[in-house]
Amino acid sequence: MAIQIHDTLAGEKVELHPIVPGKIGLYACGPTVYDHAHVGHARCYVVWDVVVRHLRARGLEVRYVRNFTDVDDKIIARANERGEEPVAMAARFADSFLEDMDAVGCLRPDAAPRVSGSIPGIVALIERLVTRGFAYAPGNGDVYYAVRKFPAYARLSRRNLDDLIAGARVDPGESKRDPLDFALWKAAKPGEPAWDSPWGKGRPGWHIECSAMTLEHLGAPFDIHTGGKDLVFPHHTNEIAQSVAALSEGLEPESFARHWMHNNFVEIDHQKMSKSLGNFFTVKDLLVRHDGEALRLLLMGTHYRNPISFTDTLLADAERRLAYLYETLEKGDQVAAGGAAAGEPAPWAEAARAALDDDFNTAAVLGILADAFTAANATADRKGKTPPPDREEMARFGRDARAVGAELGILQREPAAALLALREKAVARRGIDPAAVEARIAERTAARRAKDFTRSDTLRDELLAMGVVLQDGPAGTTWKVE
RNA sequence: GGCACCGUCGCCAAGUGGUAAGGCAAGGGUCUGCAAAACCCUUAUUCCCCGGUUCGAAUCCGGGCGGUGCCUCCA
Repeated sequence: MAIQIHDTLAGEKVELHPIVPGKIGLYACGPTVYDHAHVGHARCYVVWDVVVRHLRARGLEVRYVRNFTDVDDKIIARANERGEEPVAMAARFADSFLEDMDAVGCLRPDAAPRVSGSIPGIVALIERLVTRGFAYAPGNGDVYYAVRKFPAYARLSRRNLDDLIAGARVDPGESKRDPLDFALWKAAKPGEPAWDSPWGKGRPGWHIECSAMTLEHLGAPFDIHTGGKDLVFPHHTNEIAQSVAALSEGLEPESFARHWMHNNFVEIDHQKMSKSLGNFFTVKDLLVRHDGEALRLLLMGTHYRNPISFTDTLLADAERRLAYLYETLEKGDQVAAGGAAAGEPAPWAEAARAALDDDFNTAAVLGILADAFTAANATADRKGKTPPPDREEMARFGRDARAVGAELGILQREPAAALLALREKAVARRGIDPAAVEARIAERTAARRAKDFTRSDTLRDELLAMGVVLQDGPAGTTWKVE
């Protein structure tokens, strides 16, 4: 096994060596749930899902933890606007998030801790940081982390402290000793969720929750910590500072998370898609008109460390491409006719796995898949000819395609069901009445039997004008929406 | 301003030293009553520009130009 991952901490691709042989602990920074998930969230969790799936396929026992940040300034602000209780509102958006991630084919994590359920661990961690001299409580109910006590502070983000000072912010009411310091615990303000602590009622600052939840659910050190690249600074930088200061005498960042992986953004008009810019599509809105698996396919078309420009064209392409993949699978199944798939995986399937070994190069895998599917179609086209297609070869293709698909989280549905689902979305999108389509097809079939090709072509043109494309085959006429 | 990243065919995109995958689009063909789908063939002597290193560079180095991200809201 030689799996390579791009490690932000090392600044280069490194070989993945599990800390405990055969096992991987992976923590994905989860969403702050104050709104529905958008396409950018879908991208990053699809990426981590492929990581988990592939590592498991390689025989590693992966423990996958993904948190929900459900206590946070933005959540409180949004809940107050809506007159809702913050933690309850966050719980609703967390449910919504899970629905959306299911729809784009993501496996549920093994543990999904929430800040609101992790307060004792957070308080204990802060106490330890205070005891060890890395944190201080100025007496106003806040607790801050003293950044300058941690020499390796900016290693992950490759900056120097003096550059950071320019951007450092001190909010009114804060009592930081140094502008770089950040809050571990915030004194309660009226109307905010609050918990008891040695420093009075309050709530965790942003960053400390992830340290507490990783330590509780994975322990330290663990193998891989992931997140969007916008989290490198300050979130992950601070997480390392907190966790390492609490844990390690040597103060080495590796004593917390061994490796850090960061995904690039989904962009709209060459700008990062984000809630704050307001240029986002929610996954929910998209799924009304489009297939979740198609969205997943789109997201895997670019390597995770490169940006993706999200466009309607790209989504339409992905939808057509997904239909092609399932049509091929369906044809392959028909040709294989229940034949058994024996023997080793085909070379292309091994090549696909090797591409995933190389920092999860999903775009390369899709290229490999394209060749295999073209070849499968060519073989299937020999149906009824001499020599006929090799049934066993087609059975192997079906098996390998589904196995590689399983690592990507695609192609796991019954082809006929998937194609019908895709058509239903398209029908809804274009306001087509399937019954009317079927009626015209019946009329056209009658015309064709009567050799009235003028009539049959007129009917076909009318359907085409509605976006319905007909395919005449030996078993009758089928249709799809272009 | 500081620190990163990116610039490959009309569009999307893989490729980090060994002589440019793949998809879409386009053109030609096979099949078909005609189509559609599928398949076959064609389409970048060249990788933003200029230098350098090397037997050899899209890949490494230096300098431009263009774009993006982060610099305490962010996946």
